[in-house]
Amino acid sequence: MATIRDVAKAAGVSVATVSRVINNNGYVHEDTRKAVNDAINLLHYKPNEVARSLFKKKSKLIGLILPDIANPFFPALARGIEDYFYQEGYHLIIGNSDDKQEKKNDYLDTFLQNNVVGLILSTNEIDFKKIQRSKIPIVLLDRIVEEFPAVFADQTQGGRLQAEKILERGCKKVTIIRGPVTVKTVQERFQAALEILEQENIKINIIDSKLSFQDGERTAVELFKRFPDSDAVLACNDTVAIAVLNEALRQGRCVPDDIQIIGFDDIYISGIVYPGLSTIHQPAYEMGMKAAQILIGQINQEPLSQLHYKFPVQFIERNSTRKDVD
Amino acid sequence: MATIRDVAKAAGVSVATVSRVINNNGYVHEDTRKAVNDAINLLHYKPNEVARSLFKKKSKLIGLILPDIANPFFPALARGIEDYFYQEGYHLIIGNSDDKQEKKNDYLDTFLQNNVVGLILSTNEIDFKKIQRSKIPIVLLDRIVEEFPAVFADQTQGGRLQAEKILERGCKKVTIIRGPVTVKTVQERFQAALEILEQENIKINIIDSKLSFQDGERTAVELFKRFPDSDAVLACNDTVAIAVLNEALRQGRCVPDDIQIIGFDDIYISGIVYPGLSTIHQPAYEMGMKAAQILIGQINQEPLSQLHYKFPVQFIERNSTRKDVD
DNA sequence: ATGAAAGCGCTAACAT
DNA sequence: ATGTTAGCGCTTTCAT
Repeated sequence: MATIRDVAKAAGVSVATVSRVINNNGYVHEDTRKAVNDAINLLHYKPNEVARSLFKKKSKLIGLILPDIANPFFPALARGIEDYFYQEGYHLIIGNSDDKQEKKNDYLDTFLQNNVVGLILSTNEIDFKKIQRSKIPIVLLDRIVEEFPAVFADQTQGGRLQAEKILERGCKKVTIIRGPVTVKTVQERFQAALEILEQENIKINIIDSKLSFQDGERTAVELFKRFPDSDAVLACNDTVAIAVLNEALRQGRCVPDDIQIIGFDDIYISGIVYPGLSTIHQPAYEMGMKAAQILIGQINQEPLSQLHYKFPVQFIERNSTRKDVD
Repeated sequence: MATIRDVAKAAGVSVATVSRVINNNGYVHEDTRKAVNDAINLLHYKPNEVARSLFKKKSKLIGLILPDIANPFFPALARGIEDYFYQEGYHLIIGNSDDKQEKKNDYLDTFLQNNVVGLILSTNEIDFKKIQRSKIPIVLLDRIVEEFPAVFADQTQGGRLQAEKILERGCKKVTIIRGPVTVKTVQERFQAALEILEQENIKINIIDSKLSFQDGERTAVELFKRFPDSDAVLACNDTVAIAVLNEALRQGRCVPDDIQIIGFDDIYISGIVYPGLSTIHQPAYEMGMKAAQILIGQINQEPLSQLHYKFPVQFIERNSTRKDVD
């Protein structure tokens, strides 16, 4: 790889001049600029980002921690982030935390050791003190911690929509699947749905589940055993909703005629399963983009017009609810 | 952030000694080692990886280029790669190419500029000359180019399995969906399936599709219009297979009684849709792990026992084919 | 408008 | 067994 010295030599100037040209600052005569650019092209010179980073103590790298990229909600987020950064010349180092404290800390250390210039975290209970000490800008994504910039979808609105739409469709025996209490967003949507349902004179059952499809299957079986007369299910997310959908079909129940189901997230799969899953759409790709955008703003020391960006959610009606209501 | 000099000062030794301790090479007295380690702990010292990288011209970073992380086949690969690297102390910079030449080249440049120590590529037609010039180890994943190490699944076996299983189940009018000619793996599975089918006295139709769900939907509609009497469909991948599955159901066809469908990939979704999709399992997670493992071997200059690692595939029977055959 | 030189934090000779 | 020092490739004062 050619270095700045090679270019300087080839162009017959000093390294300082080359640096001025590639960074486009300081005075440099048009003729020398041309000579330098010619040398750069001739040698296929690309500045060594590591040397830059060492000197400036800032790289073009961003650290991203997700719970699990293989979990279908996250790829869309990651893609949004990556697309924005690509266009801004930043790049992503990615880590899967599996919600393990040790992995989160490991990644945090690695990121800091590599001079990342910003952090996007889609994971809970990280060592915020270390982050604050490091002064590195951070944006939380799909998570909320009061004092940090965050991008998330309107969980309360989402939970309400689940409840309202299911009430509009005449359900009287609604089972809500409550996700893990440790995930704040998931609890918010649950609380909001519950609150709406409790205002009506209907039967409400509650059952717990983790967010995975596997646990969703277990939950689904238990659900139909404990609450066989449910005429509606509000699920904590789409993977669990789809597990319930399948179990219902397996038991010979008709969806949506016997039982209606509403999920949450609107992951890619939800539009693909048959019957299509009615759900609450979270604009994951856009949220990822926004998080990246805010982070860049922070990096560039631009003032933050608001700390928390709440994205609207939307009810997407497919075929697990009864369209023919009104 | 504390530097090696801070540690040296705190421990009352030179930076060289600290370097010896943290890199665990050269002679260092037990007592001084202890003093250094105490200082390290006291100051929460972590070596600056950028400075290391600049000196050694090797980082702990690996570049990964995928077509699109949001495409359901790739997260499992990425997860396998990441898990292996995490355990080895390497980290991933990730890029989505969208099969665009410009993006691939951009990422390649970025990776080289950041001293990545290895490359995993799951994308075609990259600038191999530049890679060879850079001397950076590379492993291709789910792609094959003769002269490079590669990890992939046995496409021929997969295509044959599709064909054999569909024949065993008594199908006489088989439509094969052929994926993009540009993707070699996809062509191989197609050719292999076709070859088997042609040995039998059955009706074979061929239709083209891209690999996305959206194009799968288009293809599905066309398929039932052009070849309404198909009693089986062999799809180029699972997303397309699921699109066909849905369209069949939508048209009131019974799966698997009227029409049987076999996909390819065994993505997460395929076990979740209803009816479950019978498909050819590619061990994506394991392939990702293997690619990472081979790359580390290359980085460590270990001899490569074979250039190409072909993973066996497996027929996963769910409910889009007729189990009750034998 | 351009160059010389220091230094970012680290490692690896080389010296002792 | 430990210290001194040059230098990785770059940017940025400070001179001129």
